[in-house]
Amino acid sequence: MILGNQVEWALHCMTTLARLPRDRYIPTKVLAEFHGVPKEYLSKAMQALASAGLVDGTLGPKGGYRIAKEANKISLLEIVEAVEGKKKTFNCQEIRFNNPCLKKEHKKKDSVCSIASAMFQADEAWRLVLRTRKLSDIVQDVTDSVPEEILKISDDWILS
Amino acid sequence: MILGNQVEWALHCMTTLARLPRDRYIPTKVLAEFHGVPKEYLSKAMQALASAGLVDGTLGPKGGYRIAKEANKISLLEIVEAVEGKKKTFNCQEIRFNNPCLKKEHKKKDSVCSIASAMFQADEAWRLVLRTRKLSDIVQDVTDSVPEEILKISDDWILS
DNA sequence: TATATTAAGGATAAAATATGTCCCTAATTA
DNA sequence: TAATTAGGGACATATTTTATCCTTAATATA
Repeated sequence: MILGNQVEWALHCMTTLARLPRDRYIPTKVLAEFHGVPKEYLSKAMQALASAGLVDGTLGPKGGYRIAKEANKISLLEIVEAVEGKKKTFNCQEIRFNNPCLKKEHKKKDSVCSIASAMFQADEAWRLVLRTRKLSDIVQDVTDSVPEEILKISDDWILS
Repeated sequence: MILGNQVEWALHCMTTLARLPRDRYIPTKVLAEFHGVPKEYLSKAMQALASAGLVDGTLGPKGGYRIAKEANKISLLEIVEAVEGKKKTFNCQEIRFNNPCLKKEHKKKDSVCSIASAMFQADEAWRLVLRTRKLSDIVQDVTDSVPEEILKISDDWILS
């Protein structure tokens, strides 16, 4: 069970956009080159972020994407779910009802079996961490840990 | 990012084996029919559980699998990892180092970027729930929630 | 001893998903 | 008018998941 690469791309692109001036649109082409990932495929992830309302895109020259909300209003979970979908990590197939000893009246689907319940708890614990962590936290971490000079030349590279 | 069905099968089979007398071996064929899953494929999951030391298998008539440890010594995480592997749910590709502004000396791989760090925290939260929950807890839940009569006829079906 | 049963595991194949590319359209800027 | 760009649809390739088949060696029992 491993997240697709698009999740990593989306998280980095969101962080990048969150660092830049809100009034500037950044084209997918630039985001792709900056992060060293295929432009066409990254474009799908950006579209997913746009349709989730996390970025907004605009057409034409000077077009591209910008952050649609403040970074402290965007959780990592929103980003992950925008790209990866909202399905739970455990897909209960209710195989307990395949028990050949059960009659129809016992196959009541109103309760969750304890195995699924435990797996859903684990899923929820994962989501809670991602829901709690905001994009602004990541931006802050980057600002604190990456040398100022590198941030500046990177921003200039993207905006030029 | 969704777990494979084998995880659900393995959890149910482990629960089943944990409920039965320790001195009896249950063949894959019986486990497969009881849970309504394909025998040959379930066999792969059972082999994974065996090689992780969670069950032990024996050959020949009266052969099959039995629990290898006490149920309170087996966590759900062990079962999940036996079948699904131990890789983390987030596979960091370090795309931050693809930044065209970076020179070689800046590409020090000794630190974890804050995005990966957050994703690993979420992964760890997921694992913690599964590590804490023991197979014996599941067995207890089943005993408490499934009517005694159904448990009895199911056990008889499996052991006969 | 002979036979049936079974785990272990290799080989293969089909199905589903992830990854990647190409191209067309409409909107927008210069 | 021309260049640029998001939005998407169609398609292609790679990888993973799911599943089946077969061989081998061990074991119980008749």
